[in-house]
Formats: sequence, C-alpha cells, structure tokens
Amino acid sequence: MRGEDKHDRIIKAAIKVFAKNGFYNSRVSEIAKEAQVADGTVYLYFKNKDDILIRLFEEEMDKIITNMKGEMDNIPNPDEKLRRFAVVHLNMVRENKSLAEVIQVELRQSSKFMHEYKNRKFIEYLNIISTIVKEGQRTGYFRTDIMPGLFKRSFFGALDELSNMFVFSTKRKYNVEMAADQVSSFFIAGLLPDSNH
Amino acid sequence: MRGEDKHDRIIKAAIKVFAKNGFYNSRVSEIAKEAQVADGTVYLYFKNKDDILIRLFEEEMDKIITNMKGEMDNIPNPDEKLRRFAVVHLNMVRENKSLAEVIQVELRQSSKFMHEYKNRKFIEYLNIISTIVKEGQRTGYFRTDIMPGLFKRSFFGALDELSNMFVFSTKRKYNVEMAADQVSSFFIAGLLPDSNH
Amino acid sequence: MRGEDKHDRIIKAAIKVFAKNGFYNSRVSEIAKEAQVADGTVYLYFKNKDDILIRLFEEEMDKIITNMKGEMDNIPNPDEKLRRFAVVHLNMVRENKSLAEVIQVELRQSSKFMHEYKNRKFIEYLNIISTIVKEGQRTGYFRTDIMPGLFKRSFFGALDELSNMFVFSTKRKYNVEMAADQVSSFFIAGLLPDSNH
Amino acid sequence: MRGEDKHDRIIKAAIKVFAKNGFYNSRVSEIAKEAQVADGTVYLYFKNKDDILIRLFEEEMDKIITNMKGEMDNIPNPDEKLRRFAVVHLNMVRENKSLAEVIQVELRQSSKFMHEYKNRKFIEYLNIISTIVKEGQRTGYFRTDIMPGLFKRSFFGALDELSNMFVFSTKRKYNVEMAADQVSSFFIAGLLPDSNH
DNA sequence: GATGAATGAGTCTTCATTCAT
DNA sequence: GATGAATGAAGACTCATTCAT
Repeated sequence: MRGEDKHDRIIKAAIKVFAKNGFYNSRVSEIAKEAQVADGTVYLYFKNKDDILIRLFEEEMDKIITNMKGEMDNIPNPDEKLRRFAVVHLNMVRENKSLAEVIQVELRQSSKFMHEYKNRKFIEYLNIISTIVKEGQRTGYFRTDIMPGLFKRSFFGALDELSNMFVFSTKRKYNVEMAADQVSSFFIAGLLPDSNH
Repeated sequence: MRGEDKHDRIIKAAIKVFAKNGFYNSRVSEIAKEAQVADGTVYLYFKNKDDILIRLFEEEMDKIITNMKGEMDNIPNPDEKLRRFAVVHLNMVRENKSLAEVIQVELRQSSKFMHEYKNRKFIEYLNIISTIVKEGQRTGYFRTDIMPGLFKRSFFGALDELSNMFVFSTKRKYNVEMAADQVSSFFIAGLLPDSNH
Repeated sequence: MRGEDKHDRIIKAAIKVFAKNGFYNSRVSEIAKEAQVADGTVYLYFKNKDDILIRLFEEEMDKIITNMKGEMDNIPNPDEKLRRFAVVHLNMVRENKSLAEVIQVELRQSSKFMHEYKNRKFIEYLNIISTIVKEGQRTGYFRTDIMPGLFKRSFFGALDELSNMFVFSTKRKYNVEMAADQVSSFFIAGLLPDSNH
Repeated sequence: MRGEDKHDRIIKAAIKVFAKNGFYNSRVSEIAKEAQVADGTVYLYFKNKDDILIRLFEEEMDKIITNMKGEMDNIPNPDEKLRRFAVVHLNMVRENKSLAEVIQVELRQSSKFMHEYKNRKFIEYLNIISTIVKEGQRTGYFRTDIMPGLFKRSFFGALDELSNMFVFSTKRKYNVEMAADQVSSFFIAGLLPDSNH
C-alpha cells in the first residue's frame, strides 16, 4: 500500500469513504487519513473535492468499459452477448460494492457538476448495449422495430436496479447468475422476431 | 398560493429548490423564501432540513401509490396493467419533473436517515408490480418460473432509467407513449408462456 | 393556582425555571407554559426576559427584607440579632431553594444589566447587618475599630457561601442551626472588646 | 503577544471578553479577534465555547492553588497562615480583576457541565483553609469544637464577598491589607480558645 | 513534493418578541 | 386582556482550501 502511487491511494480511499458516508458527508481529511497522506497532499493530485469524484468516476469507468468490451469480443451471437453483459455487470457490482455504490448513488446525486462528466463515460458504457442490438438487427437476428436507444436504457436500468438489491440488501435471496439470466431472458424474448406480443 | 397551508407551501418550495440544486446544495433559507415564509417558520412545520426531505418523500409517494393503485383497479388483464403502469409512471415523471428528480436523485443517497424511509414507501410502490405478476401467474396468464421479486426490480429499473432520459435530457427523441409501449413489450414477451427464449 | 394573579404566576414559574436551567438556558416559552399562560401574555406583564429577572429579584427581596427587619425588631441585644440573622437567612435559603439559587447564582452572573438593580435591594439587605453593628458599637457593646462596611460584607459572604452548601450539596452534613451558630460565633468573637487577637 | 502559544492567547482573550460581557453575552468571534486568531482556530484548541470556560477555570485555578500552597509553606503559625491567605487572596483578586470576575461570576452559574469541574479545583482551594485549621487544632493552637468544613466555607465566603467589593465597586474605600486584616481577625478570634463567646 | 496548522466563509437553527385575531 | 403563529436577527461551529515551512 505505502509504495503505491499517491494518486491511486487517494482514489481508493475516496471510494471507500464516499461509499461509507456519501459524497457530501465525507471529509477530505478523512480521505487523506485513509490514504495515509496529509490533507494538503490531496490538493497536489486533485483540484478539489469535486475533482476527486469526477476523476474517480472517469478512471474507474475506463477500466470497466475496457473490460466489458474485451468480454464482448469473443462472443459471436448478439443474444449471448447480452446475457454475458448482464452476468459481467452484476458480478462487477458484487465484487466492487463500494465502487458500485459510489457510481450508482453519489453520481446520481451530484447532478449539477456531474451532468457533463457522467454522460461521456456513462453513454460510452450504454452504447456497448446498443451496439450489440444494432449488430443483431443488421444480421437479421433481432427485430428491427426495437429502438436501440430505448433498449439500452431499459436494459441497463433493469440491471442497475438489480444491482441496488445486491449492493444494499443484506439478505441474499437471489444469486447473481440467476438474476442475470432472468433479466436478459425478458429482454431477449422481446428482441426475437417470433415472440408473440 | 398565499392562502395555502404553510406546510404544503414549504413542501412545494422544497421540491422546486431541491430539484434545482440538490439537497446538499440547497439552503433552508431559499426554501423559505420560495415558500414566502420566514426562515424560522420552516422549523414550526419540520424538525430540520432532513425532515423536509423525508416528509416530502413520504407524502408525495403516498399520493403516487394511491393514484397508481386506482389506475390498476379497472384493468382486467395483467399484461394491460403492466402497460398501463409504464404509461402512468412515465407520464407522472414527465408532468412532475421536479418531484421526479428529487425522488430519483436525492433519495438514492445512502445517508443513514434515508434508508428506512425510502424502503417502506418505495417497496410499496414496487409491490404494485409484483402483485400484478403474481396475479397473472395465478390465473395461468404468465409463466410461473419468473420470479416476481426480480421482475419488479427489473421492470421498475427500466422505467426509472427511461425517466432519467425524460427528466434530464432536453431533446425529446422519444415520446412517452412509445417508450412505455416498447419497454412493457420487452417484459411482457418475457412473461408470456410461449415466447421462445 | 389558576385564579391567582398572572403576574405572580409568571414570577413563580420563572423562579422554578431559572433555578432549574439558569437564566440564559431558560426559555420564555417554558416560563409561560409553567405559568399556564400564553407566550405573549408574559409581555403584557413584563417588558422583556431581563425584566422578569429584575422584578423577580426586587419583589422577592422586598419580602425578604421586610421579613428580616421584623425578625430583628424584638431582639434587644446586637449579638443576639446577628445570631438570629444567620438562622433566619439560612432557614430562608433552605426553605426556598429555587429562589435562593436564582438570587445567588443568576444574579451574580447577569452582571451587565443587574449591577444597578442588584445593588439597591441587595445593599438594603446588607445594611440590616451594618445597622446592628453600628448599634452595638454605639451602645459600647461592640469594639469600635471594626468597620461596619467590611463586617457586613464578610458576615454576609460567610452566610452566602454556607448557603451554597445547603442549596447545592445533596448530602446534609451540617444542620442549619448549628451552622448559623458557628458562623455567628466567629464574627461575634471578633466583635467583642476583650477577645484577644 | 504574537509569538505566544495560541492556546494561551485564547485563554487570555477569553478571560478579558468573559469578564467584560459575561459568558453568555460573549461571542466566540470576539474572543478570536481579541486573541488575533481566526474563528476556526479557536476550535483547534478547544472543543467548544463551554470548553474554553472549563479549561480556563482549571488552568488558572491550578496556578492559583500552586501559588497559594507555596505561600503557606514558609509560615509556621496557623493564625499567620490564615492572615496570609486572606492577604494573598485579596491581592490576587485585585491584580487579576478580570480573571477574578470570571471565576466568581461565571462559575456560579449552575449549568450542568460546570458542577463537576467547579468542584474539583474549587474544593482543592478551599481545602487549603481547612488544612490550616486542622493543623492548628492538632497542635492545640485552635479550639477543637470548630468544624473545619464550616470554617473553610465561612472564611472563603467572607473573602469572596469582599472580593466583589474590590472587583465591582469603583470607589476604593478600603485597602486590601486592612480588609484582609479585619476579616482574618474576626475568624481568628473565633478560633482561639480563650475568646469569650 | 509533502505537510498540517491556520483560515474564514457559509448555514442551520434557536428563540425573544410581535401582532393580527 | 389573551393568544400563539409567525418572524428574522444572530451566532456557534464546520470544513474545504491554502501556504509557510
């Protein structure tokens, strides 16, 4: 830990502290303490408290997007890709609860200064979904009357709300694999051409 | 406006102010000004700033739940109920953008005092969905291998994420009716017994 | 209680409330509640919060002074008068703890606005003591090199500090009669011409 | 002044400000200004406004007690010790009017937080007196029917009330030496075995 | 680069006082 | 006279940020 880059130490500390207290109830001094640096040192690496949240989000989202795109690469069928997306997304949330909590909760809240930042990376992540749908539509695999822009939101929203369950609820009623399977089933059924609806 | 109950004036003002600035960037004095009462008057009706948010949420959710339950009463088919739920939910968001923003954004913050409050009313709202699903399963209308607890989260999550689009995005790419129709189609397809998945 | 004069009800309530919380930690509304009148009613009888304390002091001191002077009237010897003063003072404190606490504690504290008010009545009370001393000196009973102005302060101070013991300490180590006897003995010994010092 | 420890600067400033306005009419910001530090700096050294008063009292009383004990050390006779106690006490008051006023006036207020603090140090100071009396009684110098616990209160009370005169009254009718001499004479006369009473 | 003591702007909340009824 | 809802001025305290070392 000590030898690590101070920038990374602070980001890691911020994830922990923000997840525990929320952005507005977190103190820069607590992050500094958690990162084992002086209060002033935080300001050598970050412009201000907001900047910690923004850069935290951007850097972590980059990793997440890169990882998710890599996962998609080796899967041929678009329906399998969607199933895989769901599994990977929910597992990621389960394995990085603090980060997930910060991204889900804090970033929604800090609407004012977040709007622009949130969108760029967030939409890039969402577009992984719409790209799969468009690909499926192009190859005749999926119905073409489904609007990819609505689909990506709905699909992500469903996963995101399930994430909440995994992040906040203490009881473990559903396992991740099963949840991912059910939710992608709903959506794939809606995408396939011969489903009756 | 003047003749209105001060309690209601303050709640209305808080919705407006919280939606504009977020809870933590809102000043009690600004709420008071917007409600045309003195700062101290706020504290005759609410215990403190947190209490404004809590009571705002509880009271508005009560209205929303009552309204939604009323809407469901006259619809016989469970699939029609789900479609209607989607339409009513998205219309409500569109027509009460500020309230929607406060509920969506501020109430995600995980501060201690919110958790319990959020849950009670929020889960009551979610359970309107699972009740529909269970009813459909009981009457043989819906597949019985779908877990209502997962379904309600997924369905709500999809609607909630679409709401974000309507609340935050300025451009109006999709209309509410169409969005409600598409998203409920996905889920209904997943619920019907003879869909291939 | 109800039929009583509201002025008196408020004074009585103030004694109770000030004794419990201190002047600055007492609320006018609490006094009003204790007196079973509306908040605004207090201001029909008193100019403001300070005025309650001032008038409380003046009126109660008047009673105390009248009572003490009456007690002195029938006692021929100055040394007996001093002994009696001590007994009556300490008994009064014991029987009116709340009032004693307010006069001792709060009136010392509120120096700023109290100074002038305090003095008039307080000095009148002190002068009962110096009058006794002067009388004793005039009749050759007491030494004439004792300064009555110093004596009254010392004698009162000793009684006052003993009062603290009775007001604040819960344990009852000394009884009032004995304490009054000892303290007046000290001072009378000092006053008598043939004490060796 | 500037080079001094900030803690000490704040204590000194608080003595001045509290003496001038009383505790409840003093502003933390005024203390800060007087101490030439920022408002927030006060809170680096003291928990809150109450804490300033408590620590002020404890630290100054420590000095006073140490000083008084030192004064007593070189005096052989108990009656001389009492005389010296009176002189030193009254001189201390005269030379540190502000501190004396704060200790006398503010610490009488019976607020909850004060009680325990007041007692510990205050009783230690009082016990210097009773220790002298007990010593005099043990060596046969003083009468043994005098209760040291009552004596210390009476003696201190007399001095304390005289202090008030010196602190509050502007006119200088009596000088300190004479006052100390008279008041200790009263009490010593009461203590000596062959005084007639 | 690193530190952490110092800063002071900013806000929630209280409560004495008023005044329309 | 009596009420008590409403007022709004005032202040303790916090904490993001700076800067001398």
